[in-house]
Amino acid sequence: MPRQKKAIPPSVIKRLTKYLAYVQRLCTEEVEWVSSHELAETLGLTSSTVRQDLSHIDFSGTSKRGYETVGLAKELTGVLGADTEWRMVVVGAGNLGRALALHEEFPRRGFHICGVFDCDRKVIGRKLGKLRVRDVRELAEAVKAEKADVGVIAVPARAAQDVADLLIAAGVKGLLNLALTHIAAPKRVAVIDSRIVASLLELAHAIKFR
Amino acid sequence: MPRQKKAIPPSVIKRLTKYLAYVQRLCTEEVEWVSSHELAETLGLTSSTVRQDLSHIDFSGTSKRGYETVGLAKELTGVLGADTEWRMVVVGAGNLGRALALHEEFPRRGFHICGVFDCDRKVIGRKLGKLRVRDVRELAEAVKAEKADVGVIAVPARAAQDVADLLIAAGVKGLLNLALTHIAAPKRVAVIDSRIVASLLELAHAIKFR
DNA sequence: TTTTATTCGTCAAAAGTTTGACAAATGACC
DNA sequence: GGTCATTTGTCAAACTTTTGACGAATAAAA
Repeated sequence: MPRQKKAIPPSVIKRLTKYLAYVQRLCTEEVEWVSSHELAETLGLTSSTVRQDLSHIDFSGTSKRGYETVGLAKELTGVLGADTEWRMVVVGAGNLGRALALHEEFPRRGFHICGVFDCDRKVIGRKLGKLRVRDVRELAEAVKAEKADVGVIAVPARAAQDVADLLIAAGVKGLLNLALTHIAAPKRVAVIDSRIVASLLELAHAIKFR
Repeated sequence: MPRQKKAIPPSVIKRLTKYLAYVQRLCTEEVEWVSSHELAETLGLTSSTVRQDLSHIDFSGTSKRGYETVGLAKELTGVLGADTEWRMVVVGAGNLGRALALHEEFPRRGFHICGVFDCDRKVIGRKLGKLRVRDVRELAEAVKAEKADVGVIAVPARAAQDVADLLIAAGVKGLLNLALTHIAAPKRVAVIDSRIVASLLELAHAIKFR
């Protein structure tokens, strides 16, 4: 099992996703080198933060040149687990769940959706690309059969914790929470929030109290 | 124009969205009081953090009782700008853009989508609920006519900055970025990220290096 | 009415994050 | 080959965020 010498702080991990996106872009443009100053300028950071961040990973820059893009992209990919194929189940086949199931960017990056579940009989059975919406009562069985690692919570807030509990009991190792609610989970299960309504509230605050 | 005495730290704003979601739920359940301990327990925080956070807003608790739910919800609603009606345009009518346009939770919370735009002729003209997908070339005009405050970026990463520049030039005050890319914007325009793929990478890291 | 237990609000210490400064490395130029 | 300009890696200071501690307030019980 791979392991960092020392855990990378969460604030750093968030920025690593940005470095990866930008460096991958440079790679497609066949740019060979990138400096901490350029990364900082592009991403709205200080170059000091960039160097400090990259010092957490096992990849060195070169004086007078910067960081070699292909190598850096590869290392970031590894640290962010994007070199692994992940298997996900989505619970909730509303607008958002369906959008996720059909989105091509996920499989392209190694995040494969192997099941979509709902509790609404009007939705169960419906086709979504190659998948078919299944009854949430089949969830536990499916997670085990498909060896799913990740559960995506795309249901209304009031159902979110119940769905989380189901997914945890079924054995997923991580949850992506798209509901406005907080999700409680044991420490062994990682939970990451990507709550669009919460982001809109942050934005509304920022606009209102400028 | 309303204004805080002192800006509330970003870390606090993030948690205020969680308090609001939970307290609104308590309100519907007709619970009258909530303590910092209960909020902390429910949301995985310390009670000290909760009290510190709530000290930033203009609302006091009562010894031996806690915080009065209805009043707290009202105050949080105001601080988070959720008592205001916001007008949003969505750029990108792919799976994600369409899901947002049809999602009922946004208008219910005061976030009204008044336009959906794309550059793909196969998609332009298509109906989405009451809206019709329009040509992105009409964007600037539409933002002004509709007095839109917020632009939502739901296009692929490579197009995201161009879309952002268009929206900023058209006069929006804030951007919700759903693309994996970083968005550059002048300080007068607020940008909040809600990048699902980035969240999946964070999750993948957390699972891999447990 | 007094005591007791609980809860808030605030403070200051602890922990975590970001920044500026500078030595060491190295490529480019003379 | 030596000098110069640039860029990394690291350190410690500055800043931000979280936590634990405790006095003040107050509802409930004695």
